[in-house]
Amino acid sequence: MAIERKSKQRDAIINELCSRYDHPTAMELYLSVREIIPNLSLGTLYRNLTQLEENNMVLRIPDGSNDRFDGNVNPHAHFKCITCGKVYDLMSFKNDSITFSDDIIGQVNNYSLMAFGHCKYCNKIN
Amino acid sequence: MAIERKSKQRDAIINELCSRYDHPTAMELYLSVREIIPNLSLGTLYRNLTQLEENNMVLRIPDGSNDRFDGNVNPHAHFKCITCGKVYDLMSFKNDSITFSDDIIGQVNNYSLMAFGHCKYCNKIN
DNA sequence: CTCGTTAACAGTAATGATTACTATTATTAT
DNA sequence: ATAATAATAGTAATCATTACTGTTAACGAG
Repeated sequence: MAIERKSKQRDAIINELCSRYDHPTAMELYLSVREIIPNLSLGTLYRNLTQLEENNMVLRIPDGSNDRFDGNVNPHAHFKCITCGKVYDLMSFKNDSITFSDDIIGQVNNYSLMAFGHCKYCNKIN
Repeated sequence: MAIERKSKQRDAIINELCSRYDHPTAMELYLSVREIIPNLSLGTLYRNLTQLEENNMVLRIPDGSNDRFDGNVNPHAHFKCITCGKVYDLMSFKNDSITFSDDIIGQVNNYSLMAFGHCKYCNKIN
């Protein structure tokens, strides 16, 4: 669904998301934006996150039933601490090289790589 | 939590999961195993999946609030069709080389790579 | 083999993130 | 200014997963 009109709520959501680097969950983001717009509705937050994702203005980081969100829309890898649950950037792009920071953040025990696209065998609109 | 006793239910779950390659969700797996153990409890399925994952006998493929499960515990990449929702194996390992099959399954539009481990900055037991 | 301990189970209730719904507000084109 | 309707606030509903409780069955000791 395309974005057709401006709204203070959406502006505040994007602004908050782009000014932090900790990959907040919907609820964490909600509590932050609430400090600027005290009567922000949780439904509004979710609707905007979905809409912004569809318009490539926000990146969704799948994380069970607690997805995280990132203002950096360039697809990049993440590291999740099994113990505390925090999510860090795993790779950084500088100049033309990719820097892995797994030895800085912590030991990587496991990973999950999921690619998204449209399959050939799909009988739905494709 | 360690597995201490055998159970017919757990055996049936593992057996079903290892005999198919379509990365079923908990519910899909539940319906299949039900055909063998008609009064299998959904709670039992979830408990066993978690336990089997902890004991590296089953791989959990994060997928929103509909995680998928795989009897192949060797970490490997997956491809999810945005249209139909099916999940395929993206990479296959043969001899010493990794074969990417994105051009066979479909076009990759985006990806999500999440690594798991223990971070340095974590103040919980580590 | 029988018994006792308790892991594992079936069935049901509770939880919690997300989505849907409805009446109201506010953006934007005319 | 006004009309059309996108976007919102607040609330209710949904749905996958987890927690709870009484019962069953695996298995080690006698």
